[in-house]
Amino acid sequence: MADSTHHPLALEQFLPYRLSIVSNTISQAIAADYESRFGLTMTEWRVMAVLARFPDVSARDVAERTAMDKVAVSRALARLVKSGRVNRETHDDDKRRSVLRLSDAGWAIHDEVAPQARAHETEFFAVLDAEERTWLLRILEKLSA
Amino acid sequence: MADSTHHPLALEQFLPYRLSIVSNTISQAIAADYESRFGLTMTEWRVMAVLARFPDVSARDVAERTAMDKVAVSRALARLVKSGRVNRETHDDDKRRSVLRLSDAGWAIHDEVAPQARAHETEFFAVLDAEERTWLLRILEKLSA
DNA sequence: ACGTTATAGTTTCACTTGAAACCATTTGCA
DNA sequence: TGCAAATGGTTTCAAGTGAAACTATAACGT
Repeated sequence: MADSTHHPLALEQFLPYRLSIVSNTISQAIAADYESRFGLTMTEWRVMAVLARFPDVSARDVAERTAMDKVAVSRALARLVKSGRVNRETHDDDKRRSVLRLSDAGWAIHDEVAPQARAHETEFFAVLDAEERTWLLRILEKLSA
Repeated sequence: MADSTHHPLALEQFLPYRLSIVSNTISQAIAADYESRFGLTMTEWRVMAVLARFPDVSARDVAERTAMDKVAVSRALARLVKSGRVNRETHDDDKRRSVLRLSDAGWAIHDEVAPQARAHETEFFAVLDAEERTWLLRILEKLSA
């Protein structure tokens, strides 16, 4: 049954596969950094990054902005609040909602991790020249739609 | 403590993040297909794809070619052998090694899934024009190195 | 006002996962 | 030859995950 009637998939040329390898390699390299230094999971870091840019949003807003599901966000927040990196209050007009923001300790971590993350980004994409980077941005834009 | 001394990370413009969103969206859309139709996980499908192209390799070889860790491969293979989709024998000259290949049932599934996967690939990247696709290939090539 | 429906968030349950420990076999080398 | 180190593969254990159920609050329609 091993003959010319089959047409095996060439995984190593399959675009979605290659994309996922590249993407995971880069994400994991960055995550390894703040995981070892601050014990932050990728989920937690993403939540913190959102709270840095958009203080006082709710957990739902965080989930929406990070494209993560609400269970993951809920658990990340539980850990972040417990470790004193995020302050959680209840919304005045809607007691279901939480109002989240980084604590001073959270900001301190953010201010260390963010530049590192940007440095990693620069480093990885340094293998591309200016023209390639422009195309990459445009391509990602299109694929996201 | 919320003032101009901070420089929040703009997640939505952060390249590694955008890359992972796009990549995961595409991979999951494809995986949803063969998961619902054949109960295959992504790991299992990748193992099958490798065995289609490279019959009689060992589990270790599969792990190397799929960039997955050996535990994941071991478990995927256990399920695939149990469900009769992969045949496993022991290597004659080295009894630690397995010799793996798709069964007839495995080939039948492969021959249905592979064209579907290719169709998905075509569909997703159809939003790109020829020039953009060329650049994407070149960029992925460089980033993989 | 009142009951139904929707929403924010948490918890539970069953399952997946990776790291480390483990077993069996083979290799390297004294 | 024989014994330590390396290798292929599986199992164990602790942690993480998503789906569905659940709690509490708010919004809506009558």
